[in-house]
Amino acid sequence: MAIMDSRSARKHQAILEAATTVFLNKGYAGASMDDIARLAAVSKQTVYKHFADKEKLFSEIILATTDRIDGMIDVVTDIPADADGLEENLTRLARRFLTALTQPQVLQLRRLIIANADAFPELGASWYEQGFERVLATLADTFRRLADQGLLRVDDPLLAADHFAGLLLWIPVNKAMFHGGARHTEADLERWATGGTRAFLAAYGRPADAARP
Amino acid sequence: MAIMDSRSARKHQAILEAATTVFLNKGYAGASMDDIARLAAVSKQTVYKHFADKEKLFSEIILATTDRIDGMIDVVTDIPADADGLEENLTRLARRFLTALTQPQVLQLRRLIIANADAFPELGASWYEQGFERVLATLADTFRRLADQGLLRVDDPLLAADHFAGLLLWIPVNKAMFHGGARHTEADLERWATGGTRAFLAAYGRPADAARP
DNA sequence: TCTCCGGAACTGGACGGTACAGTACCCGTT
DNA sequence: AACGGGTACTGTACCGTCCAGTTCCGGAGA
Repeated sequence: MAIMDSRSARKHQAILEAATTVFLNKGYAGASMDDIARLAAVSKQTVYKHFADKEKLFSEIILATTDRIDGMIDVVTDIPADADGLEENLTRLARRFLTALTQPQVLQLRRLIIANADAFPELGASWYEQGFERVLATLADTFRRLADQGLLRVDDPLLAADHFAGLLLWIPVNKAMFHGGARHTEADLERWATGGTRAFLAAYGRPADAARP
Repeated sequence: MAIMDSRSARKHQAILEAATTVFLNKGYAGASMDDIARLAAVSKQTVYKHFADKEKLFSEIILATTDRIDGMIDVVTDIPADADGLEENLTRLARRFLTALTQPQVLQLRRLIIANADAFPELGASWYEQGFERVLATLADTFRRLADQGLLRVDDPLLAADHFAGLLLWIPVNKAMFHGGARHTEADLERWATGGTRAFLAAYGRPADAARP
């Protein structure tokens, strides 16, 4: 991550950023190398100096995005082991999860990878493992910790993490996948967060917590 | 649904089928009208006699697939109101749900629609409503019925249906979306079906059923 | 019921126009 | 002089159209 200020490095960065936005907005097939060069304020030749061909450029960009997942990892790890505030804490986690995964950029990235999973199988697979499964594994660790402290009843922590994510995300993510650029309201997110967390605790919380008011 | 055997109708059908496979396998941009005509054993001119242009052909094909959802609707409706066999019945429903939605063709169709949701917004939206939401609404009705009979504790039937689907499908569908053509084993499906159903009943079942063994 | 015929539908190929990935060559700055 | 960067080009693919010739369908007549 050394910041090189050489002209070459600056152009390299500009190309990466331009390519990212163009690919996200137009898809792999729809993005032209001319578009990318134009947006990067760079000649096409320069693009080809830095990246062998379109496929290489695409791969590089997609794989670069897995770095940004680290923030999500932290969010998932930092759950206070506070018996009284468990529902509150999980709901906060759910809110962060939801807002993070319904960012337009994240959704566009998802669509981009899914759309080209046939053409770039190893790309989709590695993104799934390094992005998706990593977060779920971390969440599973957190749940195991909470279970050890008697706050949850969890046999299979990974399955519990899958269920937590599924309860929260299935509807909003699907809705966003099928609808072009439509965004959800704040109220919708709140409903999903509280509803999903409540259901999760009903299933995996201690019996006392599972009782409904 | 009248079966017209006129030559025109036969060609029409051949074009529809050829276009479906080509679009599913190559995506919208990757599919060429020449490919479609060749596979349909029809001249390109004939294709354009039947369909104004590529977009029209694409829309028609995608929308035609919503008909096939009717079978899924039936599956969701036919849940016996049998107190003792509730978990067994729901697990059977879960299995059918999972096998139906992990069919390669269904997954390819999902990818195709998602990939082109930007270019064809109304197409993705209407498919979501007529395919996705219709099934969930029916499932919600079923859950309401079961709740009225005292078999489930459900405040918001639609949310419960969303949660049922999310518990079951989030992981397998995502895995399939990101991995090109990989298929799941029978054992995986069984695990997801039983695990998801158990969690659902823990959250929404009667207290007696919610207790774990 | 069988034959034949007019016209609609289809064929195959070619083509204009366009878009785009990748390359060859030239220029200006240092 | 050397080299990073830009312009202009090549070759290809594909959408949509056109045309001249052929095939098929359905109905009229024997």
